[in-house]
Amino acid sequence: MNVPNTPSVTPAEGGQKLPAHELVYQRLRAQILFGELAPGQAVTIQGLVEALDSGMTPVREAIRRLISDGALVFQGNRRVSVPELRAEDVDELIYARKTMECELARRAATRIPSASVDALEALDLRLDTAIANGDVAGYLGLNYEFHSTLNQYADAPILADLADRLWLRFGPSLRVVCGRFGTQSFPDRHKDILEGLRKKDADLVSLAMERDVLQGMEQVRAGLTPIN
Amino acid sequence: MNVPNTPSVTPAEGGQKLPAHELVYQRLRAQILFGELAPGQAVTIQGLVEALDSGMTPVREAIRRLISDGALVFQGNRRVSVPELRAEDVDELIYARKTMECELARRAATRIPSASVDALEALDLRLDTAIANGDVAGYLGLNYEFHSTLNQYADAPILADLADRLWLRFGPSLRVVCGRFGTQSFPDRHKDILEGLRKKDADLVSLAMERDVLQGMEQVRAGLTPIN
DNA sequence: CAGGCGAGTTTTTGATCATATTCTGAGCGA
DNA sequence: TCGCTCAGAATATGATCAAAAACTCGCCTG
Repeated sequence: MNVPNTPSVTPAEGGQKLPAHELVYQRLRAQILFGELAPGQAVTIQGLVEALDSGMTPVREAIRRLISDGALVFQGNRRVSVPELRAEDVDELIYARKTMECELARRAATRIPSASVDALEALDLRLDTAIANGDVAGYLGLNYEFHSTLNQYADAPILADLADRLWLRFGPSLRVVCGRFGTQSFPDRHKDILEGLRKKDADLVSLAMERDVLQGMEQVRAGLTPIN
Repeated sequence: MNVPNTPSVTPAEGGQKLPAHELVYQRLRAQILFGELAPGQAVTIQGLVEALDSGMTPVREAIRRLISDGALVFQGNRRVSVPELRAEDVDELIYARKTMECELARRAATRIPSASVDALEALDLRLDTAIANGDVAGYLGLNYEFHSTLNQYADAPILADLADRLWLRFGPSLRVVCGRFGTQSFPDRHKDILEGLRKKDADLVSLAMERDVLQGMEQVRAGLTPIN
């Protein structure tokens, strides 16, 4: 079994190499990111144990990580739930996303190979299709993938990882908006980003990213639960 | 926690309602932040169970959170250890800290009340004392407190929290530097920051912060294990 | 007499622990 | 040097205890 001194790259085997808590984390993360959980919804350990057919310990650890990410909130009591954003939270998120993602995009502009810009553009075309079809899940997934991929090309993994995790905080709320108003109302701001990347114009990319962030978060704000 | 048969060994629990995993997390976090753990040092669950006199589950959860924070690293096997920074990690951290902390400082410049600047200055005086006395633990704690407090005044808790957690990644390495070269070599850059805060000059504060970050991280870089 | 309020009880859920199982790495012998 | 075995540590399960929410039911009030 043990091949000596062979730093073999495991060829992407989808087996159970991952520990259970990692699997639970990734599944829960995807559910939150793509809006399968509603804002305000209670998240119980035992409910997840049954839903994911896992043990209690892996679920606990996954929940702790997600709380640390801000993807779930600890309700003071022992209750955990999906966050319900308020107006000031959206302001916060706009500020944080602008600070990090604009800087990352600026940096990516000078580093991304043109072939990768092509790949991003292909991704964006699929995104357009999803929007045209009203495919909410596809829209959410591709939109995240577009930004996440772009962040990777900044060649700054620490900051890119932090920026990625920010998306967990508004995934559920964004899904609510899409479900309520559909995807038609999203003009695609990614074209400007792609143009800036091609020109290797960092300022242009940063500006386009700022507008994209603002537009996305204003959508979230528009879908906030009207405070009673 | 153990009410029955609790000998006098029990550490003064003054109305502590925090759950065990939270306590373990905070203790571990402090140990990492202030360099009580050495870079590269192995962190075992059972070791912490004995050291902190806690159960296994709380220790597991605390370790998971710290891994998520980047304060500990998962070695691919089941091993966990304190990170050993490499040159490129320091570059990463410089970039991430500059992006976040400069922006936070800029924002704090327009929002911090002057009374709070006084408090920060008092803090900085204690910091000078610690440096003069070669008090490494005091230096690390007060330096962190200075920056963390300043970040709070940006009134942007999400970004400030992310910036704070970045410090966990270089706490152990910074401690090594201090232990090796002492604290004498740290000219205090905080005075410029304080001056900018008084003038409410965001550009000045941002520039001073950038220099402070650079200086601190160059210290870390200088103390990297000379593997090469 | 109907409706609401609240104390006490039930039940759900979280926190912790003890334990079984699995995996890793090292030591040992051929 | 290679393969096997073993000790030890991590992973994961289920049980147990405690706490909080939900529910019940009787009482009080309008």
